Amino acid sequence: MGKAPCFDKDGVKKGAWSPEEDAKLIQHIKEHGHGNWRNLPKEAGLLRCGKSCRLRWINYLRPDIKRGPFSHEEEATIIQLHGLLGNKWAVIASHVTGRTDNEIKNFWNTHLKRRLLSAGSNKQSHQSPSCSGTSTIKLESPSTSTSHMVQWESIRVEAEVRLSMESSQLNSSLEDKTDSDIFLRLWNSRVGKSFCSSTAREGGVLTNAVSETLPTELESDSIATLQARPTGTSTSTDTTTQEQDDCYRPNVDMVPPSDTNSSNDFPDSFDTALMSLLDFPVVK
DNA sequence: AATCTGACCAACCGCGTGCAT
DNA sequence: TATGCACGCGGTTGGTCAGAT
Repeated sequence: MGKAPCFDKDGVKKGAWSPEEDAKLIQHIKEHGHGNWRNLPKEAGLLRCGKSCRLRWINYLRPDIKRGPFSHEEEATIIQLHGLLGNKWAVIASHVTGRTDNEIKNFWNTHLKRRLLSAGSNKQSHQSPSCSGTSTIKLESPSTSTSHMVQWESIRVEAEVRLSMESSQLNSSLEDKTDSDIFLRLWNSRVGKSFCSSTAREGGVLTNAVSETLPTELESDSIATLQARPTGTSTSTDTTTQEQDDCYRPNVDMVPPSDTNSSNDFPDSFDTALMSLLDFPVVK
């Protein structure tokens, strides 16, 4: 698959990579590291531009790349993070072990986005969505889901604005955090509060939406991690220091999702909001 | 069997950012 | 401060494949 090989006017090869080229690149990086990408093709004996080499390595040849279909946990993580971060594929990829930004972007565009859209249109035509074997996403009424999408987008924009305004204040305390963690912190702080309060002002859209749209039964352990815990009435034994906000104050340290379920340990408000957008059933 | 069509995904392109000079 | 370079990111393209007609 991929594009057929061709050469541009500078004699730089373009298009699909051959196994021989892959082997050369891997061998060179194993021995010397990638160093300067621009110089690498010459040093490795490749008729490629450095950019192409870098992309090939990052998206395909890197030894820690995980191939194969996305797991439901990975899907859930991507949906969650995309809802929070938007098209920040690199940041999302950093929380999905072994997946590249390109792969996640493709997966989103070809699978998840379409699934979301089709799920919405299914609802619009009053078809009862069925979960016959494959993972599907149900939304509440299109108008409600659209409303939530707008809310999500506005919150994300707000987060970005606040980030720029507050970055100097946060720098000292967040020096060791990644960009995505900063987003999460913002989300979990004023932005989260703002979101919660705004939804409360609007008549508890989220809470109502969740109560109206939550499945009547949990379909798996995985989805249980996505389900909204009772907002403000958490009986969880591991969240003993919840602040007295409407919004849950979580452990903000995100960890890669591969080994544990903690990737789904988003704040209650986040889970609640997410579940207002998505009922994300995971196949048993 | 031939053709059409849509899905998939590797790869390319353009732009923004950070850093060195 | 201004400039150029290298890199990374996100959007887009286009080749291949599989299913439908």
